[in-house]
Amino acid sequence: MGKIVTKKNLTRKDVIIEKAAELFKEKGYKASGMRELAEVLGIEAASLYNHIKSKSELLHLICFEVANKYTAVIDEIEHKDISSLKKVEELLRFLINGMINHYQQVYVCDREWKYLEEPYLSNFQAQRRSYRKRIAGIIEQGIQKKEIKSIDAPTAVLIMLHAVSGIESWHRSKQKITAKELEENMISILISGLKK
Amino acid sequence: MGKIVTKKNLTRKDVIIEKAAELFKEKGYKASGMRELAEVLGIEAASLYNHIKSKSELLHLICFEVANKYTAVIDEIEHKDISSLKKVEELLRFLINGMINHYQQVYVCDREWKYLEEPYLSNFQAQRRSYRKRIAGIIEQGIQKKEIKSIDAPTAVLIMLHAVSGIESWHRSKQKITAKELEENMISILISGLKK
DNA sequence: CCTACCGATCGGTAGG
DNA sequence: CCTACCGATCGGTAGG
Repeated sequence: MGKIVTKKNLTRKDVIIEKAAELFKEKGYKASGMRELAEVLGIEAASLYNHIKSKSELLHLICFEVANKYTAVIDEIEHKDISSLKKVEELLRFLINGMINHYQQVYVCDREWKYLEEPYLSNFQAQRRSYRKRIAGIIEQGIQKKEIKSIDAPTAVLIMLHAVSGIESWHRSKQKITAKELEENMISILISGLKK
Repeated sequence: MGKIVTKKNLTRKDVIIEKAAELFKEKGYKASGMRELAEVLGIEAASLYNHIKSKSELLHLICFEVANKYTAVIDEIEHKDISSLKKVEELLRFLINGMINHYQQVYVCDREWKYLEEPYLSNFQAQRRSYRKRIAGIIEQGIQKKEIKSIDAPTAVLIMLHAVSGIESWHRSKQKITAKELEENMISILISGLKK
């Protein structure tokens, strides 16, 4: 996942973005102050502006890193030579692991994108809409091929995507099952919910 | 659903709370201004304080009306003489219809509760934790009675609750299936995901 | 990366 | 329910 995953070669700006994602996730974008972010980094608020243009730039950097990665993955999965149900399963596994490993960024992207400024807001919404339509398309193919039961595809997409974002509760829980167990449980429930 | 459902006999305060829920849902609690809320109501910001104590009071009135209703429903369902799977289905149908019909309040309760002030915040979190545990309890009973397949109950709860909150996307969508179709589709996917 | 500071906006109060 | 106004805090800039 590029910059998200590697811990080396992080520029100062990368570290700021990372800490911003943690802060935005915890308190929400609007409730997060630049002075607070600066404090986490051990500098004065004014110093942040030597690395970034604005608070809002931080938000769009976070949102688009996630959105672009997710678009790339759906590109890849669409062209695989496997059944539609398998495609849905692969996508789900990617989404689940994305939420497990990079939940701050993904959570911010999911919940705080509405504070994006134009033209980023419109771009983001368009990308999101297209992303959901492509997933619905895979499900519809699965229905035609009788791999998936006859359901409303957009509703299935809504369930899948929101269920995955619920992994945030897993992170917060005291007695955690392992990440692998979480993945398998979610796949078991969601995939058998779609099967014929 | 008490005050939420009836359109008559609304006090001025009830109207303020209703409009606050719409505003908080649309823009988020922190990004919603009291001047903005006043404008929707056609009054000056200062006049709001003749009916309410603070912005934060609005939030906790919204959150606890939902939370109390939901606790009452789980009370009721727990004591019914039906199978565990049927209990889960009834609960799901209630949650789905709650989100369809009162989505502003439910959405605010779901997403903005973290801005509650003490002692409301702690109370709310405790109520929420207990609520989830009770649902997990029903699922575990279902597993023991072999009505539900062997899965991690808290994970199933997480999927159900978050899937339901995704109904917000349905509200926003252009070409909506009917509310009844949405309900049946969600039940079909989620309940067959739990069955043996 | 810091000190010093700005204009705007916030929730809320006094007093009528 | 209004006018007038408050202290606090916000994102961000100037200048070094």
